[in-house]
Amino acid sequence: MIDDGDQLKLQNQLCFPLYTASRLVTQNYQPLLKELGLTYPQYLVMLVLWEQDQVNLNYLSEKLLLQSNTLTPLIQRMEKMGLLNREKAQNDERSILIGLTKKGKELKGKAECIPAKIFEKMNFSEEQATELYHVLYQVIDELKKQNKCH
Amino acid sequence: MIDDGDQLKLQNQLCFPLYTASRLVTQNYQPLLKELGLTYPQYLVMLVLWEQDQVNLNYLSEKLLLQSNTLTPLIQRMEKMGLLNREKAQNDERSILIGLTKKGKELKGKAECIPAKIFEKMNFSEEQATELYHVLYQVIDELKKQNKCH
DNA sequence: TCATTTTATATCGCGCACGATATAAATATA
DNA sequence: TATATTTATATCGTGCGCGATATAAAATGA
Repeated sequence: MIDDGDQLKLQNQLCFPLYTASRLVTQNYQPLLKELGLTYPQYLVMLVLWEQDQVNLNYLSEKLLLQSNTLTPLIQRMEKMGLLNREKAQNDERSILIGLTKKGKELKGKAECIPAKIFEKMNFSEEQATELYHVLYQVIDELKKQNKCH
Repeated sequence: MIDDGDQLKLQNQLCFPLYTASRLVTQNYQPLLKELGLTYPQYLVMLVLWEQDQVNLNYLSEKLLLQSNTLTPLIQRMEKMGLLNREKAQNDERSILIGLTKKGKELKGKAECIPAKIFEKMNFSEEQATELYHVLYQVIDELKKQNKCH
């Protein structure tokens, strides 16, 4: 980080490159995700469900750090697309169980190639990726803590 | 980055922590920006204008890597808030010159304390911040290149 | 000079994010 | 067991982001 005395300069902000890198990376997923018919947040939901099927909304919420006001409409769209089903849990009528359809499960095959392609685009060494990964999770863990207490 | 064989696991994605860290950091700006009556993207626009007043939309677009379909409505809202003025450039009637109002200039004083407060919240060492900063700009520069050639 | 292309900005539509609030089911408490 | 509280999800409104497209002014060129 460059510090030339003026903390309010754009180039002295850490938040700006974080925000911009996130947007640009998402943009780079676009052509690949278009082939699957998914948006980027929908892709994240699929990643969770491919890993663990039949989970409730709260599970998705904790994994992705997104709330029901974001997830509910998102999941409803994906249900309309035929990728997943939503049904009330038997033991708790408040809880919504989300499960992949055949179509949703089959989409995983098409997605297998995506991570490698993205990594190639980023033009990163393994070390740089690992470094970025750990620093980002440090930020996330720190800020999650802060959101909790208070 | 953890590699346990399944590239499609959420924990093996670099994109997810990037997306999440960006959202969480933005959320941490919220209470501070609320006092200024600004959203986070509006704050970024103000950072640019506090640094260089009287610029056209294209200048903002290049600095923030946002396009007119995002910036135009954003700037129009800020004009309604009385923070800036928009007028056609004399030498080029297509170009929109954006300049801070008195109110917009005065807001800088209130914002001076924000970067330090955020940095404190993040609980980062100078080295970690610098490291993250440079890696993020590396991502940005790489992906900017890719968007250009094609 | 007049048609063509390029450039700068704007408009439209849709899908997030998220603060605020609502609803209904489950749990805790008096 | 009736009431209060908590929990899980949903709804509403607003402001981004961004793909696609439109518009008008400027630059190019035949």
